Amino acid sequence: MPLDLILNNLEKHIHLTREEQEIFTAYLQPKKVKRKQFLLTYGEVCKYSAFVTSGCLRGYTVDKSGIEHVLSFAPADWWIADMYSLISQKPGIQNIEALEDTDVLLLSKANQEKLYTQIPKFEHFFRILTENSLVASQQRLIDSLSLTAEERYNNFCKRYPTLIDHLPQKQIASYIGVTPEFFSRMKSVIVRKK
Amino acid sequence: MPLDLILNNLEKHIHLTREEQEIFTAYLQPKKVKRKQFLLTYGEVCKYSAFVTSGCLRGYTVDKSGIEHVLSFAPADWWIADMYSLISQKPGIQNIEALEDTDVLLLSKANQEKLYTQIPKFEHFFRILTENSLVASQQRLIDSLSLTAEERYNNFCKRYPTLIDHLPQKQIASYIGVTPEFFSRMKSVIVRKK
DNA sequence: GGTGGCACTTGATGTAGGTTAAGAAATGGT
DNA sequence: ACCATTTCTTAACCTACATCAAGTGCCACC
Repeated sequence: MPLDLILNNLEKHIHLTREEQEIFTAYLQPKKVKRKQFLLTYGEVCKYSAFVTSGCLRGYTVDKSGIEHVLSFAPADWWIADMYSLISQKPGIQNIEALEDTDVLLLSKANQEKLYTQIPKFEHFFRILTENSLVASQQRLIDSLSLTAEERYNNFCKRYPTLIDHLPQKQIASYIGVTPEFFSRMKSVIVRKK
Repeated sequence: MPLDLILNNLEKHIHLTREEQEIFTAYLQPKKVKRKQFLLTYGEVCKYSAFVTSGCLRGYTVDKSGIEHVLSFAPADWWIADMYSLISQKPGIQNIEALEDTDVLLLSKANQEKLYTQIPKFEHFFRILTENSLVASQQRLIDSLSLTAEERYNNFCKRYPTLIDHLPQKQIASYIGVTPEFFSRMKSVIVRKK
């Protein structure tokens, strides 16, 4: 049951009564996104936080020379949204695309805000979730400023071991911030070292 | 009165009663940090969120080859902390140093957590503050992945016009992610263009 | 009112990673 | 099971930025 997954996800930080669980789940909206389809596209206003119950999404931006930069992967049990757009309700900068057939549970911004007032524990939950994202984002910035591509790749392997052999390597290249060509070269150098 | 500054800062997102203001301000601890002195150093556990009432701080990390990377500037009316360490209560990765004589108000992690339960509005406030930091951090990551040094410099000028002529330029170089030498050259090229 | 240190500049040279191109391998839709 | 498309590899050349080095201007403080 996909609802178990999201309820367990919440339990990592807050405890809900049976009733509160029911209020919460009533706010959720299941959705399927087929491989290569989009949950959100550039320029659109982001109206939902999405929780992935199966499959995998990627959030990315496209720069002015057309190069894609992967900002996050969201496999099962992860939350994803274009935070800039969700907060400001202005046109967003991210595309969120399914890397494989994916099931999500959508929580609309309006419902999320209702939860904050109805059940303050949710404000607590999302504060913690946001804090953790902030730390991860800062760490990634530090890494991109101070590590080589190879070191960033090693970090990626350590942090997301399940994703590694699961993802087309151009997506990993984009996440660590190099071209697919350079990534390929780098990998063959790493292999030769061993 | 420095308390007015912080109370106004809160008013941007939440409204407090007179009593709540008093509870809050009783939790604060004023501190002076002289130029070149540290509010926090690498390896130390971060126990406070700091709000700057006058002067300016910088938060930075030092990589393994000894290069400093400025993560944030905190002029008056800004909050600063090593979020990684504050959240995890593990030894931190940032140095927070005064660029000039600076006055801060410290809010301990323990007091901050008391506020969350005593006055839930504070959970709301810090959730929003964290969300905004997250968006800023993500944007900076996107910029570092997709813009040239010159474009990042232009963004910096637009976003922090007051800091520009106020800060030693090697600090700006470090923030935008280039060496002081390259920054100097870049600036002279920009001037020549006009 | 020197002088020691720091911030800034300028030049020569080095390098991590990008670009372009072309072929080989893998994959997925029908 | 096949073809079309996408993904991966390899190679030659290019560029943004780093490194090293030497020199200039500027306070600050004894």
